[in-house]
Amino acid sequence: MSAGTAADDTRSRLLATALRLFSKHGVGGTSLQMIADELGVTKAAVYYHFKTKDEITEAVAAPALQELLARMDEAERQRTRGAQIDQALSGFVDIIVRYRSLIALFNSDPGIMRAIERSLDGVENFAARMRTLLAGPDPDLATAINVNVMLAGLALAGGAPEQADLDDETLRTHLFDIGRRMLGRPKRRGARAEDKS
Amino acid sequence: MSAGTAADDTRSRLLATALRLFSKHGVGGTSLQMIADELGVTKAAVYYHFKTKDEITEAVAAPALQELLARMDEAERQRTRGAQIDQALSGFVDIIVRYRSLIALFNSDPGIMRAIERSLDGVENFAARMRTLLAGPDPDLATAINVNVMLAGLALAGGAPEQADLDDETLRTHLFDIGRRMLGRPKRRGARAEDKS
DNA sequence: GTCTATACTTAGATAGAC
DNA sequence: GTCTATCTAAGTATAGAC
Repeated sequence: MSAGTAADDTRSRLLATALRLFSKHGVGGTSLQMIADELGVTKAAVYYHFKTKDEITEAVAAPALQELLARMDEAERQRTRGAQIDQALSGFVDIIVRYRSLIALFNSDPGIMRAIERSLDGVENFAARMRTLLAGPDPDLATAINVNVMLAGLALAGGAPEQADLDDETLRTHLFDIGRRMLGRPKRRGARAEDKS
Repeated sequence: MSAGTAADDTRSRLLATALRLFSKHGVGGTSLQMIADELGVTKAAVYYHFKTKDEITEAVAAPALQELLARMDEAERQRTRGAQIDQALSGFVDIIVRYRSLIALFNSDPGIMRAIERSLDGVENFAARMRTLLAGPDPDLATAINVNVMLAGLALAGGAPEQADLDDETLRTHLFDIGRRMLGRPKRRGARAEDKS
């Protein structure tokens, strides 16, 4: 698969460089020229690997989305609603915490989101699946809005600079507790989650 | 002040046009050329009224921010903590609901935020003041994160397309209730809010 | 004071040579 | 797989017409 061909190397170096520059200057503030200069190649060389700037953006974001997908699959395999909710929430929070620099980047420069939506069948699918996992198939209005606020709040606040210097475990714990509280589920301390609904 | 000079008219038409195009194509997807064409003038004419594209963006966003500022002032004038919190929260929710199309725009295209931050002494000040109003001067970590999640969640979800077809009053009620619940304050039904803390 | 004509710089993107 | 050259469009800027 990933034999160390020159292209593979350039491609991965390119993605690493792009992520670094994106984080420093934002996506909009990073030109292909900058990326090319940093790599010691020309813009055209960059274009050989990615047909458009959006493709680079997507490739940078892909790992987090893939992982979220896997976590949602896992949650859907749970047999009780309570376990589904816990799995979905903890998966969501885990991704937020682990990829928070990426999320911060996206939040600060979300022309990105549109690019991602176009490619990955839409982030909308992610959000819709997540909502169903957490609120069930036919939530009333209050529940639906509540879940939307929760998802948006956890993601945005998780990536926010105010929380940037918290260690992963602390942030994860707090976000998870907030999520459970918002879903009307009791705090759990260490033990396995119980079926509740 | 605002005598009907040609410039004033062009300026306000320009802002209206910009808002419309921004909403349709996003800020990044709207060029000065498009705005100029729509107005039947040249790019340079646009440039006469606003020295940069960011200035247009700021001017479009300004009313909402000004109003939020006023609401925070009002909240700070309240004598009890409980009344401060209620005022701040309801002011915040009101702005979100009334300007939700603007918020949706910003969320979908947040290169904007940086532009606004640069001009209006930073959105950071808004967020910091709001946090202090809602969480008090020296909140513990859990409270601080909780308020951050709430602010981010209400704002983002309020502007989200899922809630787009709710009428203002319904959305306001739900967001306000979610906010109060997250702050650990009892629901109030009709009556004036009581001092609680 | 308001706008047009024009031009400069940089960005994203493409074609074709090596 | 990478480079040179080139194109279009964006944002910015100025000189000058009215």
